[in-house]
Amino acid sequence: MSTPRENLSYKDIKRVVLERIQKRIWAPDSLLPSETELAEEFSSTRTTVNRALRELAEEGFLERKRKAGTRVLNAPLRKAQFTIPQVSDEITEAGKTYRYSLVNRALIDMPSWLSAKLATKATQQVLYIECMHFADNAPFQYEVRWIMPKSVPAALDADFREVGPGSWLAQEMPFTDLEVTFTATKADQQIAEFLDAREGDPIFTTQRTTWLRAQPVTHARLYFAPGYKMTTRL
Amino acid sequence: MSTPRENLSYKDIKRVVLERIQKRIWAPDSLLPSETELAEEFSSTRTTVNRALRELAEEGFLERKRKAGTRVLNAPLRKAQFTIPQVSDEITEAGKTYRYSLVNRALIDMPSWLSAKLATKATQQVLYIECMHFADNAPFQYEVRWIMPKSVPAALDADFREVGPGSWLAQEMPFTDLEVTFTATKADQQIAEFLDAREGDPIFTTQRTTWLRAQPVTHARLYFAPGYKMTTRL
DNA sequence: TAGTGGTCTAGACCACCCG
DNA sequence: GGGTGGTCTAGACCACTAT
Repeated sequence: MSTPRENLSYKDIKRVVLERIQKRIWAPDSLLPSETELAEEFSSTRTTVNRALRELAEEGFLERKRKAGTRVLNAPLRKAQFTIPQVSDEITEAGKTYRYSLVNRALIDMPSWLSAKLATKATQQVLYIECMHFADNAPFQYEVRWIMPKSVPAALDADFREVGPGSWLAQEMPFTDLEVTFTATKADQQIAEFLDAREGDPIFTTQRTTWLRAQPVTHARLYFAPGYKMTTRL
Repeated sequence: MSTPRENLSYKDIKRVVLERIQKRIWAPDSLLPSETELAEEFSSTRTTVNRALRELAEEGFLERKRKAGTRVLNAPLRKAQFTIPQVSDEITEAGKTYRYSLVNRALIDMPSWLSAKLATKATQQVLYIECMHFADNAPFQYEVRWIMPKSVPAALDADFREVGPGSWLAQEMPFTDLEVTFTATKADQQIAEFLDAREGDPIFTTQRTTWLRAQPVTHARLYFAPGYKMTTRL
């Protein structure tokens, strides 16, 4: 005999459904009752049940198809969500003092690898920037960035001596698409010097490319000091 | 004069609102009209507008507070979502052939670093597993894993000769909490041999720990062959 | 073609919280 | 206190797709 309470919210329903999945009452690959049936069981409405199931599907527990119904995923495609932070925020939130320093700023011909990567003509110049981010005066991140003046003409007037290109762009330039890549790279002599590391040290590296409606805006390579960890919990 | 179409879906509304944010029609930190007003403008209902704004808030563009209203975030906290894949899926979806191989399986005393990490008593034994994942017969990932028999007694009866512990656990063992960490590490001699790499090569490394309601289930270290990239686009 | 989820409407009550 | 978003209800039509 179940004890059906009244006035279940969509959150309550999510919790109950998740429990049944985890207790294998609804086993992997099995089919859940239809929204209409569940609405009846919970003495709720289909709208409410729909929201609960929709969110559980977004979170990777369920697969939903019209006509086929709602199925428990066998190997839950758990999804980890990272907020893409500003370096300065990341450092400040760790309780450390943030300091920024510009290393290099130049207008250069677009490297061919970059025009290939961005699928643009190489016959233009790009704004090239190198800078450092420190946490409590220790090197935290070495940033190398290319900005497309065609997309961001205002960048040509910014000197980036006080404000990092990351925060500047976040304030000034909206973007619609973002690609992020994480790799492990080897510190070359230059990177090692900037990060107080030894040549050959493994360096956690992030690459970010952003577009504004198919038009490339910027490409950045972020080299983190040895020991950096990116963590997420869910 | 605007051209208000009829029958806008919540997706249409999301698109329009996002455009206005990106075109600075609604500038950072500014307040949007209330749901009721927007519903009127789009000749829609508050329910539909609510869903559009709610999702934009989840995606990090807006901040919503009762009474205070809906505000455009100045530095959009873009969120990247990674699906945590099964190695086998990752390889198969890249169009390559997956092969699994068990390297080592033993019942050992729990290392003290592990009991510290998991906040458990060290006076128990753990199942220790090493294995390899190949893509087209090339080393793809070297996996080292510790499984808590207290949480997963059935693991003691599995030999893991045919099925990897990752897929086995996904099938057999639900979990409620997951912590993922990404780092760059240096290949030691053992790792280098398993991954066909050279000693000292930078290795992209993932650590995963899972719990079932505060009870630790498993801890895994995944070492990827040199050149591995983790990419996400949004 | 029939059944399922996807979505919209119109209305309502409520919790929160700024002024 | 009053306005805002958060959520629920009851009903409807529609899109997709398995069979």
